[in-house]
Amino acid sequence: MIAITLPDGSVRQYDQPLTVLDIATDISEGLARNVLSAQFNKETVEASTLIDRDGSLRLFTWQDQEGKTAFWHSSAHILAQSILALYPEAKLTIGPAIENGFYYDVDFGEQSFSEKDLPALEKQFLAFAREKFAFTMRSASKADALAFYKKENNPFKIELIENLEDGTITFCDHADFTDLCRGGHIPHTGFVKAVKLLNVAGAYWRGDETKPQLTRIYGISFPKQKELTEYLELVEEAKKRDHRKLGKELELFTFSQKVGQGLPLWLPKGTALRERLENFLKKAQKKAGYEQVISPHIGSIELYKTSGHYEKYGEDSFQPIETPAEGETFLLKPMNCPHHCEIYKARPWSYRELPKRYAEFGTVYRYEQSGELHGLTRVRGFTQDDAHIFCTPEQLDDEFKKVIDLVLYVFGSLGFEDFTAQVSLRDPENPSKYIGSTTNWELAEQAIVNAAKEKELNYVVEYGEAAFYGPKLDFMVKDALGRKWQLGTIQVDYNLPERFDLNYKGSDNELHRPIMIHRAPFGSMERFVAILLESTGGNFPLWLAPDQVNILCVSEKHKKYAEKVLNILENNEIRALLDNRNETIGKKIREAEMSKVPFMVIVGEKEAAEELVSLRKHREGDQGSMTIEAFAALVNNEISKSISKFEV
RNA sequence: GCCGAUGUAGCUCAGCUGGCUAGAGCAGCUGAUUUGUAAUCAGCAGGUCGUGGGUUCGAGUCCCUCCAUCGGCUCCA
Repeated sequence: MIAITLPDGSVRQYDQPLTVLDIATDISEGLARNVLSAQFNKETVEASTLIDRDGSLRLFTWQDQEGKTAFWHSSAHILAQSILALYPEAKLTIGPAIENGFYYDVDFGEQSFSEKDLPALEKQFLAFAREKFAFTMRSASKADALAFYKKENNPFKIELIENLEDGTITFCDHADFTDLCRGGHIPHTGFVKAVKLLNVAGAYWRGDETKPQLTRIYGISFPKQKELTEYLELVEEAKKRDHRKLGKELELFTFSQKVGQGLPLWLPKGTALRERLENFLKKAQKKAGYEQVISPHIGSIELYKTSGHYEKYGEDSFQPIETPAEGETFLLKPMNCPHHCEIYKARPWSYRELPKRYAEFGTVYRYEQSGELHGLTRVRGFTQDDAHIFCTPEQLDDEFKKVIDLVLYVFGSLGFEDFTAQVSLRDPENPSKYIGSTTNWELAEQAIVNAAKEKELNYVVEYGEAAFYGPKLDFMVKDALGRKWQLGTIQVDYNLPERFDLNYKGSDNELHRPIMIHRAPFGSMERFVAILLESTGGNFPLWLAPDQVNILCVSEKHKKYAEKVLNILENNEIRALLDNRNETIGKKIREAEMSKVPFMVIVGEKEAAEELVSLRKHREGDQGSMTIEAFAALVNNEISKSISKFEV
């Protein structure tokens, strides 16, 4: 007797071993038709896997992430099969399922593969899929596996197998195609009804820049053509929220080849927006006990030698600036921390005076490889909403938690709900990448994890994501196309206080080393504005909107009254525009709608006679008429509703 | 930096396999119109086709260099 427990707790008894698919059929025919993969006792199994003992079983369909993973993983097999059919000389490497779709990394040798070649590959893919080839797993000895790929002359697979243990090696076959594979497939290729091979990209073997570069083919597949069409439409929609496109349309920022790549130019509207964000944060920081400081854009090379940044980045960065006569050497400021250390050092401190919290909207310059630049999210010159807190060990936990509160306040005020907190720790395999003592690293990591737990953050731990001088708590947000970006960051640092020989006098009359917290709730103004643009689609919260009201005159006859309205709104500190051009009201409305201004106020004959305004809301249409004062009150009321006060 | 793609007017895009003075819409300017909830009409002006070189009788179109941008990889203090 075999007892199978299902997720709802029910138990089914069978008197002989049977496959996952048999069990699904026993539950319902419909489920059996849709089951893609399964988990038996927490292990991934296939629909064809024979179950011969008691255990708990979960069945996955397209509705489950696990089902999608099996679907896309299997699609990668079909892609590999298609590649070999069309390019017999190609060497396959790895091809996993990803968050949206799958890819396969291939070595095409001397041959170059480009996007033009995708349609033919897609056609072959669908032809194979339609054949309903069953996926079957089989074990192989290490020797047999190696022999197979030696015959295929595939060094990549050989390298993979050499790192596997004999007895754990499995292959997956479908049709006459075979691939080294851990498992997790759909029953047969026929489930894949639609596929789109999206793009080709270069990718290094094993993610290592020093190893050969392979061709990566990305694709996505679906059980129904309609789902593919919908997915592609969704992607098209998302592209409309691209901050580079919106930034141009809304006249927020621009780039110039002459100024240089990765060096954004902020236009007046963008500058005003950014200043609004800065003032918002300054206000909250003042309340939280921060003091503003200012430091120069260059610093002596000695400053960065002391901090360790020169040793780490000097060679691969913007090169030093030399003075002509005296032979002095300066570096463009790549971060503000060393300057703030020197500010702290300007006088001695008592423990009674700590923590000191120095804040600066500090513009920094970093050499980023040309291929990494990306709109406002990855640039070579940017402004951090930086601050450094110098505190005693006893104050660390509390200060760290206060910073988390500030970051959450900032995110909350701007409507970012969809973020992940990420605890970024050292890469255990690569200790030489980091500086500072193990003890201090452990203390710092502990402080971060404690604070994250205590603040009940829903966090993930990522190894190898720490800064070279300390661990971080990063706040990650996705852009319109689902790419992850780090916005806010909080870092605990025992290292710089050591290097700069910072101290304070303790209650015991001895000198002690303070601990430093680096933090930036926005991260950088550039990246934050970019992500804000993508998440709002350019429809900013009212308090941030470049223009809050656009006054539209029905005709030039009503100009005088419109000016009066403008004046009253301005007296109420509302950012208003007046459109008194010689154009039809329809055109003015259309343009105002496209410019995403939250409120439109229409003034004509009727309004002028009765001292009223007609309100139209962006994307919502006509809202009827009211007095100017009532409208001003309405706007100010909405503003105060949309921005909460920071409570310390 | 690496792999692949793209670059035509301020913006969005036509321009087939190389063939007369490179087109359109929007924006701009001029004029008419004075308008009621998503585009009033007419006219004008605007481009050394990213850059430099080459092939050719002839290059926006083909080849090479460089620059910039886009999708990835690597990197991200």
